[in-house]
Amino acid sequence: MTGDGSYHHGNLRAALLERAEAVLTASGAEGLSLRGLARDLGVSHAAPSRHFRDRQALLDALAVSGFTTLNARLRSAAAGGADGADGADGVDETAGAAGPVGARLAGLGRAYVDFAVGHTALLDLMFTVKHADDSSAELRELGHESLLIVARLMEEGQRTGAVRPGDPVQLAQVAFSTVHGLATLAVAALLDDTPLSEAMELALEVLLAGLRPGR
Amino acid sequence: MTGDGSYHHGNLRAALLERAEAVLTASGAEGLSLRGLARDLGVSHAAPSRHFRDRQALLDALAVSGFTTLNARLRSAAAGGADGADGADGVDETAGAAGPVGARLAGLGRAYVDFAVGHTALLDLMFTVKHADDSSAELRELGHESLLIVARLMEEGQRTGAVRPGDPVQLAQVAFSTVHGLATLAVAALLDDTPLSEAMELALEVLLAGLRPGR
DNA sequence: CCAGCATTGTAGTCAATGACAACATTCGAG
DNA sequence: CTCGAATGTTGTCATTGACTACAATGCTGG
Repeated sequence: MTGDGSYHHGNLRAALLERAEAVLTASGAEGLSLRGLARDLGVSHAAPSRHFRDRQALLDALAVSGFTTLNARLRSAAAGGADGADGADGVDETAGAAGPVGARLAGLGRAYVDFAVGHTALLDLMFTVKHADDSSAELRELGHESLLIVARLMEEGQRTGAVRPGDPVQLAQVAFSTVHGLATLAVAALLDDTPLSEAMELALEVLLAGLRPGR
Repeated sequence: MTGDGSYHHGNLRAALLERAEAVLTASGAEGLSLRGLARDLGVSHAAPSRHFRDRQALLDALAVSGFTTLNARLRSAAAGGADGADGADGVDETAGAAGPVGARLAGLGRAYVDFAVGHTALLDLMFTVKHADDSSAELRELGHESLLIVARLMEEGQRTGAVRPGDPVQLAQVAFSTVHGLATLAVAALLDDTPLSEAMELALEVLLAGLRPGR
């Protein structure tokens, strides 16, 4: 591994993905070129083709990778861990780990938005629909996993009486929509004066209120 | 402007935009090439550059156009009518009266989702953040207009007691997020078994319940 | 140990594209 | 009518994705 000048790079595929994510974050998907990556890594212009059939395959792989880390963070948040990405968030979580469903749902939402604003271009990739059919299936599967994490929390909320009855998956879709949409607004600079955290809190309050059982 | 009265060789700019939107719908933004458009319209490959500084400028113009028609539809829906063809609007109306606020908000949401699923690639463009700085300002302005349409309905709802107190703009952001997010899920094929209309109704119900005052 | 073969990387090439420059045509104003 | 500004055309260049042929590497079975 880490062969610097050797003929075989050793782990070109991983290196490509790593560099690609950096470029994606820095310059967006438009600015991502296979030849550019090859240059950055000091390999020939055709080397990437050994690992990614075409440019779209690389983008698909990035999206898959993005969903995987997103899901990991969501799982962590759903389990009650208040940590989003970095340890420093300054929010004092009085409730213990795995506290009330509402609080954990809120934590989930915050984790999602954290990820979204930290990886805007990647999130774009993840939800944009021009993926190859084969990887599209994988992406859908990973997306469903995200939703399932939320749905399980919904079920638990239903058991504890915090959430109205109904198909947990459908309720999860609603919750997911709210949070994802908010992230989109934030990234599009449409929140303006409203600090994202404030918008987030209001959204969560409205969402949780709407999810509560009626009367 | 007003080149519509006297065009020597044809109204290329408008033709480009029209064709571009068609291509965008059919093949996505990736498949949109200036030279391709030129070919389609039977002009030379450099002709488009007379009307759009570069490819991004064309995409920006498409996004602007998209927001404009979206806002028109939202206004129409907010006014309470499903059928378009409203006369001269623009003047602030003192008291809207076309059904209860909840129903009109629901109509607004449906109008949005209709537009979204009918123009997925365009919506992508509208909310993707790689626009030139100058048109970016225009796009943000148009986005704010969309939000304002919702916010006005929120204000009205607050007067009639259907909506909790609070900054109408922030409440509109929450509502917008929910609906936009749902459209995203639908386009990403993450709703699966759930018919979009059903997911929409549930989302609206949860949203409206969450927006109601009291607790 | 080593011979063959799959893997991985290289060099060369091609068509498509965006961008730009120089030139041509058409319109409109003075 | 003439001149200048739009508007469109031809020519050109660098970049890119994709493909092909070839070379170096490393692994595996005999």
